[in-house]
Amino acid sequence: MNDVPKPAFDLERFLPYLLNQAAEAASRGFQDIYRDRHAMTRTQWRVMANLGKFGAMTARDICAISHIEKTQVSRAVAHLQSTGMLLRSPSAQDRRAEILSLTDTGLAAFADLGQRAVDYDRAFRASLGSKAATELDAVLQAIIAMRTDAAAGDDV
Amino acid sequence: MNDVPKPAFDLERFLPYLLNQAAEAASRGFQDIYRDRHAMTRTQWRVMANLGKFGAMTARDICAISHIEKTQVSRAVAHLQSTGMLLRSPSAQDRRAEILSLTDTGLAAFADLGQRAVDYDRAFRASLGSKAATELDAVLQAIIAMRTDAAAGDDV
DNA sequence: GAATTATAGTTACATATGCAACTAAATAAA
DNA sequence: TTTATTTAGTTGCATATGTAACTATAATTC
Repeated sequence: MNDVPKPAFDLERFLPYLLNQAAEAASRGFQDIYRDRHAMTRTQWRVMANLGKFGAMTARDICAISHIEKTQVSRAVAHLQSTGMLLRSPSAQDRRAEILSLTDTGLAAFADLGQRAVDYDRAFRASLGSKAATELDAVLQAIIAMRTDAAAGDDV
Repeated sequence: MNDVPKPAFDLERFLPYLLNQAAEAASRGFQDIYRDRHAMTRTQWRVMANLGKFGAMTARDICAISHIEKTQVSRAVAHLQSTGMLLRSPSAQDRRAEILSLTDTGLAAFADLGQRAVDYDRAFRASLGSKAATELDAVLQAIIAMRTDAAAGDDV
């Protein structure tokens, strides 16, 4: 009666699932590095990476740049401060805000992890093949851009 | 003195980060669906998806197929049972194990979500372009296979 | 400039997660 | 058999996360 094939759902072909599995696989190895060497979580590492790259800024700026939620940033900052990697100093313009920066210890950790991240990424891309890696970059950017579109306005 | 360029680390070009951002973006929309329509978490949805696709099996089988940790499977199963979507029955061969299956309610939820997942995936691929989507499949499979290789032996 | 509204950041609570320790049953070894 | 070792699954604990509520300050409106 009904010849139209009804496509069965298959988790193994569901892109959100595949993306999650791949992301987890890709992250796992590097996660071991920042966890074992500097006792950091992923959010802490990301906050550090942004401060390391862009220099001192407020928590709000980190939220805008990284898309990490302010609660997570707040806790990551508190932890990085407690381990002596981050310094808070009052903002002259806004007494609610604080300027966040990496201490010498934090900068050293960032230098260490930054270099390892570059190595890790290079090896990762090599194992995929440079052409595939380049294509992957483009598609991932497109996917991430969808998110940005949907939530239009929350970006810088 | 030193002409060799030392590549600076840039989070925005770090594949594990990009994969995570993309995975989160891709998952977000569908997450809303299973959460709002059936009050389920991602792990519960995945357990259901495997039972829906492969039929009744033990928690151990689900772990092997899905790579979800046994703790998470245990808790997801308990929750699905408590909401009447899943049935446990003793295994004849092994009194430690239980055969898990979806109830009519569970099957109905799976039918609903499975169809919506197919639609979601189709729309997602369409917005990427079918060629890019196909390439993406291949690369993601390759990345996931790395994980499998590294943890060689934990698979079926 | 007083009252309202918006913003920076923190805290509380409820839930989710990973890991290790545990229970019970099955298998292997002795 | 009796003992030792695996295995299926659960639970406890410590930590992580999301959402909403909260505090303090800034900006806006009247």
